[in-house]
Amino acid sequence: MATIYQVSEAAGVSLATVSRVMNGNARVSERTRKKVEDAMASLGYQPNAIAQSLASNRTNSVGLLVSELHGSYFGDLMSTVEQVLKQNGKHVIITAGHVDEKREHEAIEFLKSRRCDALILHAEAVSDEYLKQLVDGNIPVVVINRKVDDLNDNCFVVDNEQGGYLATQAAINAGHKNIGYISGPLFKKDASDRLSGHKRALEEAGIKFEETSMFEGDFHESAGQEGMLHLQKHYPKFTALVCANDEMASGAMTAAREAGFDIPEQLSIVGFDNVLFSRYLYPKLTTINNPIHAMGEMAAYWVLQHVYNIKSPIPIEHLFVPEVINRDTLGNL
Amino acid sequence: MATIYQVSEAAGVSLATVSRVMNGNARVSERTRKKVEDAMASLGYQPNAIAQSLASNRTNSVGLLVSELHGSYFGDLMSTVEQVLKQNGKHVIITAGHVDEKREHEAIEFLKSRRCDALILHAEAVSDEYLKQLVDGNIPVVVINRKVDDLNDNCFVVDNEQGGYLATQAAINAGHKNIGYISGPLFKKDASDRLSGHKRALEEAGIKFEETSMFEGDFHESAGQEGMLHLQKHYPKFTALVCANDEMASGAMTAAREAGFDIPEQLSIVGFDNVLFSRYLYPKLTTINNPIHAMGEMAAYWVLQHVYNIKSPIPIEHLFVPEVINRDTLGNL
DNA sequence: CTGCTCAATGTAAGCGCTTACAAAATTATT
DNA sequence: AATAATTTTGTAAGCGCTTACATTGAGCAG
Repeated sequence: MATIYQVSEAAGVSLATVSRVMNGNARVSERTRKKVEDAMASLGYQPNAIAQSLASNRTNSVGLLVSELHGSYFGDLMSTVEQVLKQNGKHVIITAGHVDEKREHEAIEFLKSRRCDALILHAEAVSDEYLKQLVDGNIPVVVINRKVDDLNDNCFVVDNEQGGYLATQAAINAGHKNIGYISGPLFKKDASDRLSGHKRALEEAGIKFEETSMFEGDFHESAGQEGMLHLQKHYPKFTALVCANDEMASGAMTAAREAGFDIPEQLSIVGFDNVLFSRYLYPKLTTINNPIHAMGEMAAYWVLQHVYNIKSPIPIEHLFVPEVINRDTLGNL
Repeated sequence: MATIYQVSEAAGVSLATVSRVMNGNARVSERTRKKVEDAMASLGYQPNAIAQSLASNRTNSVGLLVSELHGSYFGDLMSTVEQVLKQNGKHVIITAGHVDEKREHEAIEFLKSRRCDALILHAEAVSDEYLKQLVDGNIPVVVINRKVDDLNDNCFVVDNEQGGYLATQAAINAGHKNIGYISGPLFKKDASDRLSGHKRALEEAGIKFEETSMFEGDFHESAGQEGMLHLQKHYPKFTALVCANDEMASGAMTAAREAGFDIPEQLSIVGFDNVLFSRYLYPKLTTINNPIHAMGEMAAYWVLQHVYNIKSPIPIEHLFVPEVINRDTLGNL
């Protein structure tokens, strides 16, 4: 594999000159530029990014931590971030934390050890404390979908409380009074925020929240099925079901169908996230849009602006507002 | 950020000794190891992977090229590959080629420039010629889901022809004689192979293949809808529909429902790939299993064995057999 | 006590680049 | 034509590690 040295020899110039034409940041006469480019081409020269990084202390790559590499939600996030950064000549190094403190920690340390120029984190398991330390460290960090006190400028979040509110309000507006709720794991901030919103909507409508109307799931599909079973048993009067994410809504739909409910005639369902497959479900899922796309984009632009001095084409905002996506699973009572 | 030099100073030993305890590949006395480890801990030392790579010519990272970062199929692939490699202390650098020759090429060059120790490619757009060159180059390469002549030892593929055969055979076995087919873009080998299998099954059953029974789509959901419309118009007698992937099957199901067909009573549908969401669809999709998980795993093990001399726990195989996943969209006629 | 062996450690030369600074070549000014 | 100003190119010192080779020192046989 050809090195810069061989190129310089072939072109009859010094290393520095070759480096200059590669980086295009210093003046080089047309004639020598041509010579160097020819030499590069004929040698099939490909700069060694590792060596470049070591020497320049710049890797041109941004670390991205997601919880999982699969699933619509993260697919969307990864795609978006990659697209924006790649357009600007930056690269993304993706790692998964699997919602496990140790593994998230390791993944972040890995990204740091690779000397990423910045980190975009969808971190669910590490502590706020750790994130604060990170931000105070020497590498720019932004956090997606998690609000950390004192770190507002580095966080990009959707208003989950408002989202939960909107979901339940939509059901109430459709005439429902007995509304079941399948929550995410409540130790997660987003899950508990969504639940708070649900309660606020109930309260505002003068409906009392009953403990039996709620089931705490884990955001996975199977929890939707379990939640459905739980509600049938402990809160049989429900006519609408709000789920804290679309996966659980899908599970609940399956279980509901198996239990003989017509959706939405006999049971209305509202999801949360608006992941891609929510529109493939039958009936198409009414849900709350979680602007993960917009957040990923924003995070990427933040990095471009703060780290690479590339001005963001859109103003940087940190709080995103959810909205109801009306489809076919919410019926009027 | 502490360097190895500072650690060596703090521990009162030489650089080389610190390096040795880091890598654990040479003998170091217990006493000095302890001193060094203490120094590392107190300095919060974190080795610079970039410098390590440059010096050792080993990055401990494997490049993975996928077509897209979203979608169940690639999510599954990325997850699997990452899991196997991470278990063995290796890292994955993921890039997307977007099924575009130029972008795939660039993505691969990026991985090479990062000096990945090996490449796992789901490359759809670059030429066979280019792949051959790559394999002949100085970096180990494996190709997933694409068979390149003379590169059998580096390819991991599912028998697409057989899969197409099985899908159509399943429909025939259920009594169908007029079977529509929505194909993938035929310039792609997997799409044309699946179609060949379809034709073989028809022939074997003595059914003549009619041009109007087929629609060439692009593997996206919308093509399923278009295909459905096309068939209703040009091949209205069809009672079963075989789709070259699950996305198109999903689109076809939506369109069929809108057109008033009951599935599977009035129209049977068979998909291909068995992606995660195929079981969330309603009715649950009967499909052909595309063992992408197994292929990703195998590719990762191949790399471990050939590049890192870590013995694969399972024998390396290159051809994977598809199988029918019976669910609810194929009905007997 | 001498000389030898072998384990433990140190020395120093890179890995392939970038970049401050110095030197040379070119152009402008008088 | 001589000098100054400016552009172009070269020199060499790192970036933070690994590793071949050299050195040191301890343990032991004679």
